[in-house]
Amino acid sequence: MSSSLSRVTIKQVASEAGVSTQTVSRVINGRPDVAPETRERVQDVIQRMRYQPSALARSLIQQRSYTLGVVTAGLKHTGPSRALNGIAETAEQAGYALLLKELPRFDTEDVLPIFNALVSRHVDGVIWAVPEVGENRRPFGSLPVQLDVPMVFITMEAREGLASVSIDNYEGGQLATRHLIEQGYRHIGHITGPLDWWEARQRMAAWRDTLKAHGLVAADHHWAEGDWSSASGARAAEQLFARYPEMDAVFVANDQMALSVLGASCQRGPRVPEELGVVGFDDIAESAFFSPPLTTIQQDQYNLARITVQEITRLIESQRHGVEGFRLKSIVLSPRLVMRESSRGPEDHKKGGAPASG
Amino acid sequence: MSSSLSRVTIKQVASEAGVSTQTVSRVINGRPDVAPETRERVQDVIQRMRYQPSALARSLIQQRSYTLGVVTAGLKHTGPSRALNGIAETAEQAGYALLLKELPRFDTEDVLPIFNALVSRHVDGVIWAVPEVGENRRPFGSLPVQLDVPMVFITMEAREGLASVSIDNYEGGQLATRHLIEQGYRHIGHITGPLDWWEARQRMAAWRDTLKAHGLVAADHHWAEGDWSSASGARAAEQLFARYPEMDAVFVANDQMALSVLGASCQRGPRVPEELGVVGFDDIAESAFFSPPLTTIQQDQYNLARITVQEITRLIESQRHGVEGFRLKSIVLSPRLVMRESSRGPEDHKKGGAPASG
DNA sequence: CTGAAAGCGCTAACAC
DNA sequence: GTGTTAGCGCTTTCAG
Repeated sequence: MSSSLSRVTIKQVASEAGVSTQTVSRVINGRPDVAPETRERVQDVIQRMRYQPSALARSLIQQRSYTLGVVTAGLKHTGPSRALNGIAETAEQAGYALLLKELPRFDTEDVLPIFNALVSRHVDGVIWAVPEVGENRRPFGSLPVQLDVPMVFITMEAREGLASVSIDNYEGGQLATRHLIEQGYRHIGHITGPLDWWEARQRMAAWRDTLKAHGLVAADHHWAEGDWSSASGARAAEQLFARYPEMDAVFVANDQMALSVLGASCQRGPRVPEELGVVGFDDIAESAFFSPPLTTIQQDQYNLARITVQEITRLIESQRHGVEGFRLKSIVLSPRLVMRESSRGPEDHKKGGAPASG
Repeated sequence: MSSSLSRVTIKQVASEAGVSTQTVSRVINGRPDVAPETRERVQDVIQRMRYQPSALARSLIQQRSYTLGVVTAGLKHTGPSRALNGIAETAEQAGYALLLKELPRFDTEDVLPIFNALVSRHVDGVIWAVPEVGENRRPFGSLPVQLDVPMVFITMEAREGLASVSIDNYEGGQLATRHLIEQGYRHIGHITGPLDWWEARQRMAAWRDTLKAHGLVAADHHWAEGDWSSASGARAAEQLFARYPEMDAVFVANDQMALSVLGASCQRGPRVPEELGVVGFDDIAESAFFSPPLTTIQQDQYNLARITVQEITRLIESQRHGVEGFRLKSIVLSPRLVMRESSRGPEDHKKGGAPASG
């Protein structure tokens, strides 16, 4: 193992090729003002010595790193990892490298160290891909984080002065609830996500509002709180069955929790969808293969990621060009309903309609 | 918005505090040789100006970035995202930032650009967290990638001269197959992963060998190939039911595919586990809530990530201290069986045993 | 205890 | 076309 700990520098290349470092710099940057034969000679040396320019040195002098900071939390969860997936692919295409930081908990409020770690590495922009939980957006209100690095948030309530890209969870909740109503269900319960999550609260509010708008009841014993896990879904379902016996459908705030509701139906409990309509949220890969296949609300995390990267690059360019008046937009994307077997209710049977396949 | 595009430099702090940059440097690095009152004055200025040292400049001069390059592929899949999750957490604790690159495809062989992007940013080490698929390890054999950056691979066949940390997929396949045999099943089929994946081949080889070692048959029409997706699992299951009617159990190479085998049983098809024993692989979060709950092989991706980071830091230190003789180890971890309902076979009933819960 | 000088690897701005 | 000078923000070395 040849431990050539030191990297090949532009200086070495220059002296080997018998030119100045300037000329080498011109060659590696594809500048036109180099004599063809000089260029060729330099390129030969570069190849031979396996010279690789230092992005670090470049970043330092150009005040630009072509690196984006990405902050996530709970990467093992579906949402965050799908979002990161999209960000990684899109950023790559846009010519950016990614500096990744993971928060220890979703509701971490002590974000300054994280932020500084990114800023000290001269990231050109930051994507804050942590869902809004508890008070974890507070640090961005005014005080602590104040550095002038372009920043875009994913998944949060729109706020003046902060750029964000979110999926409309309220609309998703409406879609789900309205769909169950249209399918002929009349006693619709709800299993929520953890209510310190903004997304969970949005979905729940939509459930409540939609029922009321249709003259149906959304009482306090018609919902139960889960924590996104299948286990919590099973517990919540049991609670609901006990306190809301008339329940003939349930809107579950994510697919993993919905799975346990279906699971119950397969062996014991009410049959889905005849006795119990079920709609989930997320459209995870497995949902189409649950028994019965799960109707759910699809979030296009990939598109969300794409738009986020687009926004951050836009902000970066604006800042570079000294544009002062750019607006910090809050972009909101619409989810869509994917109908499968689990919500094929009385109304649908009457009409003899067949479910669409996702 | 105050567009202070330029960052606060050590020079500015120095002049503001009326000392040399040297002294400021000593303060921020916690060196002892600074007069208490000087230190305090400097620290005040640092706070007031919100000075943040540039990690970039430091990396340049110290020839060390405290940054690890991580290469992944298919982040939307369970395995890769769980591994990344573990790497992120462990690296953070070890004081490293992460530079993330995602390959466009699992079997990408053109890895030099990726590698160079990392090296040019002076990463101290690289974790290659891409599963071994097709010939995607070829570039590391000898030629293209030759730079002296410590590197650890995840999930691959042990190779001389490369450091790796893997889970023993062959052992996992043995555990699964042997378990089904012990449960009294005698006609055990197999749904494989895509066979250009090393892991899939390992699991399959173990299935075949274990059956033979027990005097059972592993014929060519006793297995079918999937692509890890639930949809492919459903297709493979149908094929197997058709060509291997006596089949009374099946070892499925991952949980997502196993899900569709269970799904079939819930509504139509053989009942699990009475008529068909099923064992999966991975132990995804949902498995315990399938109907019936799925027996599966658990890979401790988190531990794997932990050990990987440990190895890479070990290599980095060795290289720094000029240790030449360090061995590049191939570390192999054992998976474990998590028994649930789906494999509670004839033998188990005879003994009246209850399944353990995962 | 503190400061001055040199330089990490590169590029911008100017000479020639 | 090409080289020289300066400097990005910091630390190392060596004076004092």
